Amino acid sequence: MSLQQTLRALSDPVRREILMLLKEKCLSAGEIAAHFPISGAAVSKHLSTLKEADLVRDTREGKFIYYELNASVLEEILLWMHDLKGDSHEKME
Amino acid sequence: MSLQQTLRALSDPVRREILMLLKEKCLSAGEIAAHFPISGAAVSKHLSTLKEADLVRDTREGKFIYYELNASVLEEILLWMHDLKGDSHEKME
DNA sequence: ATTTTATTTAACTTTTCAGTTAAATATATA
DNA sequence: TATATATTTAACTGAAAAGTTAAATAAAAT
Repeated sequence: MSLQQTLRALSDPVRREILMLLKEKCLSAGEIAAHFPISGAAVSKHLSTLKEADLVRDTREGKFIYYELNASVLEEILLWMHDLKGDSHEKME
Repeated sequence: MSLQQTLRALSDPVRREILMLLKEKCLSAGEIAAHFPISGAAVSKHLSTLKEADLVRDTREGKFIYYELNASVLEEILLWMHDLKGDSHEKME
């Protein structure tokens, strides 16, 4: 899952909002879709974009598919930003 | 300069590469353009996108326009990512 | 003043992307 | 087994984005 995929996934406001929804607890595709004024199919596509970027994981539970946040991928962005700023790998400041 | 603008600006590989070029020192539009296989006009548009996101600043010097990195905007992304991870404003770890 | 050099802006084309509706898939339930 | 529910996939549409070439702007040099 490349930096490219991650940043592209984050560049859409709906996808960012989805991640924020998942911050607290896992939600089914339907529950997520209910938060947006767009079709379920559109939300499903956003979810698959997030999944390809490994920003979310999904697990089927009967009829439902639950999505959970995987924030660990953000580390890659952090590293890239640090690199841009010129610091090598500092932990402090 | 919104988070939206910043993330959209960063979602393009050419624009990220431009920022990396500016990491060391300021460069003129022409010097930047020379690094890419696309037209100068295309690079110029990328530069204006970066400028609108306040990720770079430009200053004219005679015939040349020099671009410099402004990494401070990245702080906003950092805050957003921290928010997503659930921590409020921690400085350590 | 004219020409050359650096850069941007305009007009246009092509590709990418977010949305739509309808059909397909998967599971649960009557 | 048939039907209802949850979700995704397919086919398509419209808008945004990234590229092109050509014209415009700005400063420097002849």
